[in-house]
Amino acid sequence: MRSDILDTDRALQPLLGKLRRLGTLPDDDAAAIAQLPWNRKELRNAACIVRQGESVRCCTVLLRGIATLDRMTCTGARQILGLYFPGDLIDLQQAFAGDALDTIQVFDDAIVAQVPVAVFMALARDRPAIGRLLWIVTLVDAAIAREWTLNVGRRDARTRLLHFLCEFAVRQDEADSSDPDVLTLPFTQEQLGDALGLTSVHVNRVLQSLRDDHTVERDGRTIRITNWQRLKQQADFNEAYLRNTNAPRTITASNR
Amino acid sequence: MRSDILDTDRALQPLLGKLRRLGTLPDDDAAAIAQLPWNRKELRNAACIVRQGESVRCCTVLLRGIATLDRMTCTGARQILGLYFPGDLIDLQQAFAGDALDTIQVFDDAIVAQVPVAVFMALARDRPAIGRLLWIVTLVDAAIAREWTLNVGRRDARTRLLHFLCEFAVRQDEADSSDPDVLTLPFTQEQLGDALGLTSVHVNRVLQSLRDDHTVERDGRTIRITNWQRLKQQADFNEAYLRNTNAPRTITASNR
DNA sequence: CGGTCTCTTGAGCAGAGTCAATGAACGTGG
DNA sequence: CCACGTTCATTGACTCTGCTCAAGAGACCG
Repeated sequence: MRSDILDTDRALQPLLGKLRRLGTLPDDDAAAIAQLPWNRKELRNAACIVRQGESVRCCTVLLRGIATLDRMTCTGARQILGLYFPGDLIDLQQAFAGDALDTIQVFDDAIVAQVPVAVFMALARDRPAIGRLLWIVTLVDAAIAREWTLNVGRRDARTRLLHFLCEFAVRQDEADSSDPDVLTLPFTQEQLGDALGLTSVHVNRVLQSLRDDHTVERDGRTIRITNWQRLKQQADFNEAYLRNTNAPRTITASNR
Repeated sequence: MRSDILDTDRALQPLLGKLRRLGTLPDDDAAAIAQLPWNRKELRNAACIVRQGESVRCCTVLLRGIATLDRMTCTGARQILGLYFPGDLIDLQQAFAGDALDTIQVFDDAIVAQVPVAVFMALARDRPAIGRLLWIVTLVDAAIAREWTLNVGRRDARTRLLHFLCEFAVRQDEADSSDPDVLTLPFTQEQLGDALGLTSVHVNRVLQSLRDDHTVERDGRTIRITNWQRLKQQADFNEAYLRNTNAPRTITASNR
């Protein structure tokens, strides 16, 4: 993806791609989405898109970069509750509710498109195919959140981390099909801990044991997956929860 | 609620009530829901509504009883991922996907209404207000799942259990407004553990310490809340995530 | 060159798990 | 009505995964 297309009609392509992976999107509906009025917004240096408690008047599509959704306990512990990639709608819940329950924050730099809530909702209302796909998006979001609960609730630290890497790999690959076996994680070890319900110290130790195991090759925040099948098995990972199984399947790499 | 109304036109009232709590439901749309063709199904003795891997052809509305959604890890550990009360649509995800990712199971005895998926989807498509409300239902489901992730990931066993009790109390009360301060939990301590990512032994110990504390009064599976405000505070519980904040608020009890 | 952030490592601790045994409650068939 | 099996709750003793606290080492940046 080159920078120049981000200002053209094709800027919302990542969203269209995502919707098409989840179901059938008629051409006229796709065109209607592409013609939505939107504001480009560049975010730098881990800026917040939405802060807990703020009111929200726009629906945000992530065009480039990665974002997280998180919430805190009263004791100040932070838990990352979701991960967003280009093409993802990152604040549907907040947009509907009007007030944000959670904070949404990008990593490093990111680019988003913001569409007024009312315009977006009118589109979903007037075009049943779009309404249906957005509903499916939300159903998949919920399925992902449940898988995270399972991950945090019942898997040990090692499996939990591997499972997270698998989800990251699959979603990263869907959003941006470069080399699917090389992951550049934007997370610090503390942030990984916040996503996994672990401390940064323990994340560090688990990462080291993974390197010692040769389960993954790691160099700083870059991780190379050497054996995807074995990784999936060790991670107890089944990507079914990331998909709408009724949607047409797109096969990316034959070894996956 | 008496048994005899379960066979009449008013049987789907719990669903209508739930939708009205989340937004505006025009009368003609409500009538269309009430006129949906549905099959009554009685479930006995912890029967499964949907089993992991099965295909699903009906949308299920829980009319009476309580249901859980759970998934298992490859090591056989079980995690309860969701809780359903009368009025809840309990298998939207499964219905869309066609194949069930999870198992949905009732406690003891329950009664459900089953609507063919195609009929249900047509209703959502043809009536934007209903489509919108169902979307909101799903958004709230996702928000609940995220709160569970936070609960399991970052709260200690005591707070986690209290938080679960709070959610149970509020949702139970919404679905069936009897005495909001008395909860009859249908769960064994093992099932509570499965919902909280704990072992039954530890749940037992935490429950005992709560009784010793006088945080709650407990007699078998019946729990009496003596001080809701204090409980909420200790549980780090804020019910905002259970609601669509744009919807009209219904106040139940003044002390809540 | 000092400051900040992140990663790394060690030592000790504790919350929660495991294993195992006992009791209480309940249903069922004889 | 009793004997038996089953399911749940309870308790103790012991273990261990993952946390806390603390300090040092790189890396980067102004």
